[in-house]
Amino acid sequence: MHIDMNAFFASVEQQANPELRGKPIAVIGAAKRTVVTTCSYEARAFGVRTGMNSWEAQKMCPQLIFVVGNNRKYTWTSTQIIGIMREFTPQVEVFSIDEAFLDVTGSRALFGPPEEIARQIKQRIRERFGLTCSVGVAPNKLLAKLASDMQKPDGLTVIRPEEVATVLERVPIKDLCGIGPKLQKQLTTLGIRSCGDLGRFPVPILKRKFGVVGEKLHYMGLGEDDSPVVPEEEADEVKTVGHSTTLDKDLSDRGEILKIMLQLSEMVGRRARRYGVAGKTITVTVRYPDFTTFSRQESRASATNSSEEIYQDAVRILDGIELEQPVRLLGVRLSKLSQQGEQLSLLEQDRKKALLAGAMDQVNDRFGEFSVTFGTLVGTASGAKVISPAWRPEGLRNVDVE
DNA sequence: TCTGGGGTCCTAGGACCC
DNA sequence: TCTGGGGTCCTAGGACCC
Repeated sequence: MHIDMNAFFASVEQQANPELRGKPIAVIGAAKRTVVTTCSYEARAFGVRTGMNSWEAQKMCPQLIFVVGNNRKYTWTSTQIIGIMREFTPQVEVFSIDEAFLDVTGSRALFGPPEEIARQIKQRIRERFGLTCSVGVAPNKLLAKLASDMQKPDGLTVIRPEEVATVLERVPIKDLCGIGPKLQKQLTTLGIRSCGDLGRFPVPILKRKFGVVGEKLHYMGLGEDDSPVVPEEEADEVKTVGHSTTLDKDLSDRGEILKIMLQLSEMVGRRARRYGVAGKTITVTVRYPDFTTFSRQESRASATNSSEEIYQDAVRILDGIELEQPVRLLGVRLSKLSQQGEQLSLLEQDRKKALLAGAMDQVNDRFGEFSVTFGTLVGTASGAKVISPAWRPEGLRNVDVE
């Protein structure tokens, strides 16, 4: 079963404020250069879409109401909704803040057939939060996700095993999760338009053209998918931790750029410490005003999650880059992560640093991001960032929502 | 008055080792 | 007296997801 909340952020806002109900609204970020994160169905009727910048959206729909997103509200609601799902099965894979897969194979004896379970979940979510969702029920995740997309909003679509081939025959390949614009274009060139076409297409040619993805594409075309529903306890550890930000204005001044770098390094370090991980590779991402985007990374001898060390490395990487244009976006990412623990140095200096970082983290957890920070960052407005539905609840806890 | 931010996975080329 | 072949790791970029 795949459950997809309908226009999640926008619907939460409309529930919280009755004035917004039945009206075209768009949830955006607080930053200057922001985009539409989610919009209500009323706004979609005007052509407003996720990813549009505010004036584009306003042009499509002059009476559009902009609402600055409130991360805490969405995280809280999401956690509650996941709780409802867990009343029916522990096998819940949280795919994003507004989507989840459920394996209800073992729940039938207790709760009845999957459609019945879907109805009950929908009803509870509606009763408790006034929110609707679209549910897909199918033999596997690929098809359940496809099915949940077929009826919006407030849908319930079942694809039974015996219907798979018939249903897929006419489904365009771009509707499959995993086939984006580029793959769609390349496949179309081969004369492949529907999943039916894809399933019939000679596998050797797919393999030659797309490598390992080719074989997977074949099975996707047939509607076959054996990937399991993975509940959080069984999920892999996080592999990278990063933050990036589009600056209010393009920057050329090294000092100003470094200030942002320190801020990003601190956010990355904090999150790594919270996760209990440390990383060996630091990556700096730069975007120019013309949208050229590139990254440079360096690996260090020992893993770190110290904001200062991340910052020092990031600065060294940045100094190795000959900037050709002002900077539009900056990013800092930590990867090659390992679970922190015994490998932590016990040298007195490091211990002191770790204690200080821990104390700062506690204050910031309690009073909000950057309540306590490095001297150079005092007075730097952090500003609420746009938040994406893709942010998982555990990641969302780390976002400043003041 | 242009175009967010968080991830995962895959590929390709080069360094390095045996 | 003219250049193997296997492997791993690292870096950079890109597709894709929300």
